[in-house]
Amino acid sequence: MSQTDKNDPTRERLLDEAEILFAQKGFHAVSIREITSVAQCNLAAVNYHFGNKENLYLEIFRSRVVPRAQRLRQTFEKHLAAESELSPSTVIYALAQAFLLGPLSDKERLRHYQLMMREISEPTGAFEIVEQAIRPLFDTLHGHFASFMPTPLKDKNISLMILSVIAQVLYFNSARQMVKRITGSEYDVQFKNELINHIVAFSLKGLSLYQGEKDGDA
Amino acid sequence: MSQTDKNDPTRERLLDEAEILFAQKGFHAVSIREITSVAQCNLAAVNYHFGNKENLYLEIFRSRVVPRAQRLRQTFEKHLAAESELSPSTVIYALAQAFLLGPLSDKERLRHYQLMMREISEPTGAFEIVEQAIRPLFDTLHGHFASFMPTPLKDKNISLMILSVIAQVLYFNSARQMVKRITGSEYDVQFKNELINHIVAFSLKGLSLYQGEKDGDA
DNA sequence: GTCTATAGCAGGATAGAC
DNA sequence: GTCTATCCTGCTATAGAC
Repeated sequence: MSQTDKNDPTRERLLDEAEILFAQKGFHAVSIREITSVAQCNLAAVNYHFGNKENLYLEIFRSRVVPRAQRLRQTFEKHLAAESELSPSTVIYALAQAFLLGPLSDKERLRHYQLMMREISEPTGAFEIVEQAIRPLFDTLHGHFASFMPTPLKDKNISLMILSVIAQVLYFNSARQMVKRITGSEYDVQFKNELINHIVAFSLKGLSLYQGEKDGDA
Repeated sequence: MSQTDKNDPTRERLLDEAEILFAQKGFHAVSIREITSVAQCNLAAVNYHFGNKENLYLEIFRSRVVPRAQRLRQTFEKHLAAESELSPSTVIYALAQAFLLGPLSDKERLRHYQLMMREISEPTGAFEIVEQAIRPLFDTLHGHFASFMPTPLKDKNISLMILSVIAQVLYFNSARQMVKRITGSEYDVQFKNELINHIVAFSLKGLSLYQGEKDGDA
């Protein structure tokens, strides 16, 4: 924390480029040679700065993914604080705003969810770090939803609801090629806004969205 | 097709064991040496039977994943045919039944979704095969939902709804460790049934599930 | 802190005996 | 169709000069 920022620019470049490559291809498909080549530094730099390849991978989660998750959470809570009264609708909307439009650039967001998805669907040593990063946001959401729902509702039901929302956010970010094929849309600004509206609406009302309602936004 | 079944038992064993390993660890994290060791055959067997490692990977999708997807689709349509009248509820339920309880064993289902998830979130040469396997089911679903929804609804909205359902099915299957951590439940029979009920209910009504309704099944 | 050089090893693939 | 032996490439990691 004391000298990790702008000092040691090669160290930072290694973290940056390695993150992109790991997010795109996964840990095993990326070699130290490829990383140092893209980062335009020497082959030995990874071992000098991080000891070994795995440690570089873990350091990416510690120094990049976790802080980003914290920023996302802060954005979410700021959006919530701006609401006059809280409802499932406002919470979901604040969540989608923070997750899908939030404080990250498009590329940064893509990397972030790709890395999270990797650890979630195939846990390695970084899984613990990912869980620790997600947990606070999850607890916040749990608290909100619990206050909206009838009290006899089990905690587990609320947890599953939150997971269903998260499933969509992660899927629509990491399954881009499949989503493109199925919908025929490119991931441009307009389509991303359609996605946000969809996730919010579907999470609130599911398939009944356009049934028995006359005020759909379609 | 003529002599691929019980003939050449080592070829079959290679496909079986390689599929398990690829599903668990991904293409690059698995070596030919590991595969042939587990399949208890010679190191050269992979190259003899499949030419190279990548071809073995593709052959797993062609000869295992695609037929399985077809079986899932047939089960889904059989469930649907047993219904007297179709509604979003019956279609979703038939889908969840086929996908989560259907004709596959637990291990086979886990492998199946892990492999699908891999290609969907990080497409390689097998992506085309996966898409070709998914497309018919997708079109069937699209047709059903289109008939339920008001006609001015865009095709894209219907596609997004289907993707939201699929997102949950894939996520709850491939993110098991995270789901365990969050819910505190093991993936036993009871919890799987809870998951099916949840996915059906959430996909139908989203978070409004327990709101403004007195007949929730919680 | 950066580089070169290289050790040491694991991987994919092939040749050729059986 | 199966096996052994081997080639060769590419990898991680380290030693040591600068």
